[in-house]
Amino acid sequence: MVIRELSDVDTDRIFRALADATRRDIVARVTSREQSVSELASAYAMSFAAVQKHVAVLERAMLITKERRGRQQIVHGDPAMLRGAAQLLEAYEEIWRARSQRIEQILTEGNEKEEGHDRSERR
Amino acid sequence: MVIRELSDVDTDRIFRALADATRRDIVARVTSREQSVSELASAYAMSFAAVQKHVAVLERAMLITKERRGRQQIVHGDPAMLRGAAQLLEAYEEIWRARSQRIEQILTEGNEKEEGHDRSERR
DNA sequence: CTCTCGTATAACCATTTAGTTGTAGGTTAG
DNA sequence: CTAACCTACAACTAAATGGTTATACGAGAG
Repeated sequence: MVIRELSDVDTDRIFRALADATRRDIVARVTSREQSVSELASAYAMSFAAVQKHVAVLERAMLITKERRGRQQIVHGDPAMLRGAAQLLEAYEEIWRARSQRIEQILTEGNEKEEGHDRSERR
Repeated sequence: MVIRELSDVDTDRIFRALADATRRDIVARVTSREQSVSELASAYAMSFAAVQKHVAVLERAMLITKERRGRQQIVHGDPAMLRGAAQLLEAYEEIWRARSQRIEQILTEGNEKEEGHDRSERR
């Protein structure tokens, strides 16, 4: 559905677009209720142009779409693409999980090496 | 487990770390089989230092861990964190999906701004 | 001990990003 | 028509990114 093959470049764009709290917030907002660019802009402590750029980044990553309505541009989220992004990560996770099992198997046959170190760094 | 609250900064780091094909490949590789940094470096057409930096970015995003073994540093993926990242996107997608439904509901009850743009369900 | 290997880090460079202000164009309101 | 509004875009700046080469340092090998 809509997402078939995602190129590396597309994937880069999607992840990069999501790597900004303002943009994630924009996506959340417009998925909640479609809003014009200026409505969005008024919600953030930055210039209109900055918000407009963020919207452009999201649009380029295909995470939102714009629709011209009168003199304003209405922004709404693209659920299909969002789902696609989620699936993309799920797919990664699954591949990695499968490989982890193989590792485990290899370890249990040729082992002397302990695996369970606790990782929980945080700042 | 392991992933409870992910701050905005953490989320930024995770998405940004994944927004690079080389880094995604590194994560895939080390989840497949743990490898030293120099082993990894030999797999890419770039300098050792560049690869080492990519590894550092992934480590900072908590997507991989390093373990010193003799004079080499063994890199392996952190399945829990990867799963956490996947869940993060799933969570977004779910929120957005729920909100889409609300929109739909609102539209069907309080509408008068209906000008026939095709908003809504068909994903 | 000395040499080499694996890693880390520093200094540098080019490109991109995230923000700014300013300007221009199109659309609606009066 | 004119004024106000919404959007887009250009030009600029500061900071971050992704790469380079060179250097330093710890740990094993001989």
